[in-house]
Amino acid sequence: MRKIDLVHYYESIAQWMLPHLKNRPVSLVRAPTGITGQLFFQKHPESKMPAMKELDPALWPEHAALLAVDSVEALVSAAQMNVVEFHTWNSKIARINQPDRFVLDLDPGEGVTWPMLQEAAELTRVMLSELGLESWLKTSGGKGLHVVVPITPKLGFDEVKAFSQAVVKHMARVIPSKFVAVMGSKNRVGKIFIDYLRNGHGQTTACAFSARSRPGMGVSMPVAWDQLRELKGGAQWTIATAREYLSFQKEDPWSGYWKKRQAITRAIKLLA
DNA sequence: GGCTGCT
DNA sequence: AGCAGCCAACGCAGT
DNA sequence: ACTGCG
Ligand SMILES: [Mn+2]
Ligand SMILES: [Mn+2]
Repeated sequence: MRKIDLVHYYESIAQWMLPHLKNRPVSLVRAPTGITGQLFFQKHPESKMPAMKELDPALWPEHAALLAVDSVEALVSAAQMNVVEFHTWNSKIARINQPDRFVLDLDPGEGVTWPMLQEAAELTRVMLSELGLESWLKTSGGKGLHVVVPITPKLGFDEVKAFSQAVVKHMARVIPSKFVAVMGSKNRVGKIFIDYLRNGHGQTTACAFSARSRPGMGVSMPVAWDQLRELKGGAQWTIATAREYLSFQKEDPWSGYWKKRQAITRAIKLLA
């Protein structure tokens, strides 16, 4: 895959991706010698990234300024600077310490089949639904799936993260054959780790429409829940195929996500 | 890939 | 002008 | 104190 293919990909999907990047700090995964070479992670601006926005350093005291991408130009110029992946915070600049969503990142352990992951995602949706929370699904662009839960920004990162951990612990307790709540790959074999650790302050998850720096260059694609059973994998869409797929989509499968207002306060009590 | 400093 | 070397995050979880 | 992790 050539750099120009990546640049063209981001240019072509910018209209869909920019709403997901808007007003959020972003971290970058860069691949100056290609995705088979050494990658590095970048959180702070460097002198020559003209179109990218440098955020107020006060957003994260004791650290250098964070970055944001708020235009097609910034997205394309980043790709020209070998940025492959864009990872976003779960809060927006206006309420930087109050996340407006949390993510359950379904990470399959060794030996987990795709149908098992599909079933796990459906179980996650049902669990959240029983807690009164509506969620949205996207492919990760890698091996797994991301379940995203928008919330009204009110509680802090520690509380939201603790709640997300409680959800995962509950699922691992009810269905221990399928889920684990701890990260280590050791007892993850044949099971799915639901990574709640993405929900801490300053933590990030691959943004919707971000490419991934893996062979094949999958992309994170938002889908409707009723597409889950026909999905073929976490990297079903790639930088080579996403544009054509999107050209046939009439409706945003996440149209409800943008307007959703829901709180986790009741769900916290239900789980306690 | 951009920047700095050395030759 | 050309080139070599260096740089580009961070904190939590678990042991 | 140390490593693995994303
Ligand atoms: Mn994942
Ligand atoms: Mn993960």
